[in-house]
Amino acid sequence: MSEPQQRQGPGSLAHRVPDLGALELLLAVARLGSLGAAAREVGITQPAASSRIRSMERQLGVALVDRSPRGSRLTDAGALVTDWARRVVEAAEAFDVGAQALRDRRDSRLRVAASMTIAEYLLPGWLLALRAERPDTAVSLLAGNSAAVAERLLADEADLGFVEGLTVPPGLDSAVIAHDRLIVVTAPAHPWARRRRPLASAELAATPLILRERGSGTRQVLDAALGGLARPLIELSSTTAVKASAVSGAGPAVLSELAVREELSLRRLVSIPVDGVSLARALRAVWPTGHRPTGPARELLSLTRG
Amino acid sequence: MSEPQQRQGPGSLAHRVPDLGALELLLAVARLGSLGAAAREVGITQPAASSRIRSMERQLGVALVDRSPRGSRLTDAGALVTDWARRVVEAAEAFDVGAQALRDRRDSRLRVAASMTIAEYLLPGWLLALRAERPDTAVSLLAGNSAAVAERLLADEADLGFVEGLTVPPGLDSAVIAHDRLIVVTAPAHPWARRRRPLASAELAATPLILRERGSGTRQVLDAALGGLARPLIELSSTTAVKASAVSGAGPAVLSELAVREELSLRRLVSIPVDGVSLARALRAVWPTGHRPTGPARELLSLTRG
DNA sequence: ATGGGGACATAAACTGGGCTTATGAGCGAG
DNA sequence: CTCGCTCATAAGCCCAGTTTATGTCCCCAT
Repeated sequence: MSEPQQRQGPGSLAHRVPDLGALELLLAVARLGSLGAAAREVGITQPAASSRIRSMERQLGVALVDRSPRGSRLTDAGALVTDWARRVVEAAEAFDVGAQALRDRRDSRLRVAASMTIAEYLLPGWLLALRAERPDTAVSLLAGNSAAVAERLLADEADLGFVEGLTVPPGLDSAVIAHDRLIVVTAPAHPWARRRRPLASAELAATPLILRERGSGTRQVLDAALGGLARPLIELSSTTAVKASAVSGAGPAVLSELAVREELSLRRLVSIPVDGVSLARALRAVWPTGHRPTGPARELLSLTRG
Repeated sequence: MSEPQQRQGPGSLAHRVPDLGALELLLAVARLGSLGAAAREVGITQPAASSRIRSMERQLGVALVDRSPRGSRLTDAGALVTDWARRVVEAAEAFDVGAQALRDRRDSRLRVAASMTIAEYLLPGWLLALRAERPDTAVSLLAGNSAAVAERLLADEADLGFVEGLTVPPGLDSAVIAHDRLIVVTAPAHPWARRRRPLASAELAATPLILRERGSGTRQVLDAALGGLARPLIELSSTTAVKASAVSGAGPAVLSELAVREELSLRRLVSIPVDGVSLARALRAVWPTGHRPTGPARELLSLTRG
């Protein structure tokens, strides 16, 4: 029942992958074409950079950099490694901006309240984009369900909110910024994965499903679409738990397409088309009626439409 | 001209983001519900895990874990942080599997040759999927252009190849596994970003563009679509350089949609619709004529269709 | 030709974060 | 009431990564 374990022991991921500092250094070398210049940029000395790159090459077993007396260029393998490294660093940047927003509860210029799904999957990207344009805006983030978001906004404890769901809480104005769809997914081995015809909605309603708990946003939408009929096989309290359960083959699950994009592209899960039910839901920015967002809030709002 | 630099000094990403080992530990705590159990899983002692989580909380300024005498559960903030951490770890896994394939030139059960774009953006995901099903398959990767891929296959130095482009090299059989589209992108500030009507192909052909060098796969497709007319503003030798140049506002660029997915979703770049040119190209798996892939190669091939 | 200045490499010494072992203190179940 | 699980604390060790101080190579300008 546990995830597929790669060889453990003294060889977990952290031992096979260079640390973030080394990856950042590699990106700097790629961009600047010199170990010394890269060293200066990341704030260490040239010998430190030299040794760090060298030990990264030893660790990976691949030459990354062609040294010459007048600079360093990436090898072919180095260019590829650097591109993969860039992904890791970008994920770390998203982590960073999110964590920072979580910390700065107080004295922030922009206080955001968002539903879980949005906070998880979309907000870090938006905050990165915001930081690119307004680097000095301190942002704070509070994640909760729609009611909690509304409460914060109305108590003037947040400047801008984001919710998903069918209705807008009373007292708030809103703008639709994107659409999300719930989809039915199973492990690739599940019989449904081999169907040629879409599932009928009645069939979906009749089958026990892996679901979020009653009261969650996704469950509400599903119940509404099926007329309150969804039958739970298991009820779990986090998106992650539902995904893990579905991947391990426990049964079909219903989840936001945002949450399973990764799993779908790796074919850990497959999407099952369904006929005759509309599982779309709008993602909305919300704010207290009348108080149109201004300043940083307006800026962030404009970044989210696209 | 350099990327937007966040505050440097003693505060680069590596200082603000916990290292991979700590993130893995956090995921283990989330999954197992106990510091001690998580410690055992990642191969350290319980006090080490305790101290590591504690210092991560200090670093982030957020309580992540609720400790109790009978286990540990994530706080709300901790759940969010854990989800963001999972992204970082997944990117690191892709890095790992790619780097491993790059290293194991010799004695591999499956030797793959792939074009740069595919190796960069798609292959790590496929290799992760393959490892999930056949954990013991040693894979080696060689990245190069279509001609190099064909050469390796025909010299029996590779078992399976992946190429993008308009034609299949002679002597190879192929199967289309996906489609890719070249798209025109600019920085959001560029006048084209405000157009309401799609660009005419003649207009595209008349405008100097940021392009890959002549001979690259993407350049070939573009030249063919425009009738050999593409006018370079700058010619650069890597996708990354083209992206960086476009983001900094140097002008419009033409790139694979795979390469700019991230930039588009962060609105660092915007896509410009174009009328009357087909910039689609097929991504193909290839192998020597007659030698249908078997064993691990067949397995990998089946994972890529979808 | 010759010296200067850039690049990277090497060597030795320091530092600190993270590890282990050993122990203590809550809480629940048998 | 004691065993077994949890997590916390304390003390000591160790090594990875750092800095400072050199050395070597190559190009270019004088």
